[in-house]
Amino acid sequence: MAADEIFLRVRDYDLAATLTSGQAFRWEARDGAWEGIVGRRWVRLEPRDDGIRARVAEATSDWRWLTHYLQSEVELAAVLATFPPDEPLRVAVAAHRGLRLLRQDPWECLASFILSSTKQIPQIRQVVGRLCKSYGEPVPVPPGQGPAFAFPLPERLAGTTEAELRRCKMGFRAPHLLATAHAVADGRMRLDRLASLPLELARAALLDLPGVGLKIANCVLLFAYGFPTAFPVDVWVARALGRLYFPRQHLSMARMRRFAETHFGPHGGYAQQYLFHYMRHSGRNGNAR
DNA sequence: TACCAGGAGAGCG
DNA sequence: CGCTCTCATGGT
Repeated sequence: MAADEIFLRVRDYDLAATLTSGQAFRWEARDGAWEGIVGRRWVRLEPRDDGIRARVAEATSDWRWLTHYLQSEVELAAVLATFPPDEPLRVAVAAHRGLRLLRQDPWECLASFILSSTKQIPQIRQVVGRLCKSYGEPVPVPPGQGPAFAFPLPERLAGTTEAELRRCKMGFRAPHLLATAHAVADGRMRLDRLASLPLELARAALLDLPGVGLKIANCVLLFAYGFPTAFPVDVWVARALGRLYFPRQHLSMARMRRFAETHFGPHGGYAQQYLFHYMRHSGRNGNAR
């Protein structure tokens, strides 16, 4: 039976931490809930003690798209149990227990992270917002809501120009996004096929795209394809690894990556997300906002 | 003003 | 491999 709302019973799900931890860039807090777009659906998520209440604009009977996106059926305790028993990670997990990894659409994730390089999260949100408003298809919203837009399809962006994309304030990232949109729209890059490849091959395919280096490739592998050991190292994670694991030493990015690959185990990607979020919100050096 | 941001890519030793 | 520089732009 179709309904416009559902209750997802789930423990240990911190919506605020999950939706603001730099994985996805389109969620906005409103009246104690979170509003965003998943695929072509407007969604409102309301945190409850024993789960999440979700509401959509148009009634549906199939909610797998949402549980898949939220990964709400992942047993978090089993993931945390694989972490190495070191103090820094224990503290980071304790600070935001309930932080989860989402499972996002590969194209939206890839395009968003191409726009992320050397930008702060609030700015990434602004650029992505402008891109969706300019080129995304409008999606149905509940009465009284302002207009909302899906993430633009690669074909749509491939039909624009670098100058047009630059109006979204993406700067030097515009040609990278445009070229990648062409590669996906042409079929030269088949994002759907990466899911069945081994990690290294999927990563190599992503690294062929302009504007995609190791960090962004790992973000897409982790946040969209769910490769559990993909471990993005940005300035915050590098800071966390340096401060927490190698105090008063200097490690190159390459050495940090090598350490991370072997140290954090089969769910290193999850560990990375806890370290990232902890570092951005722990007073001493978490001046992020 | 100077510095920084969920970096990439090119040039160079 | 590993270092340095540039790219664009808004925030502090």
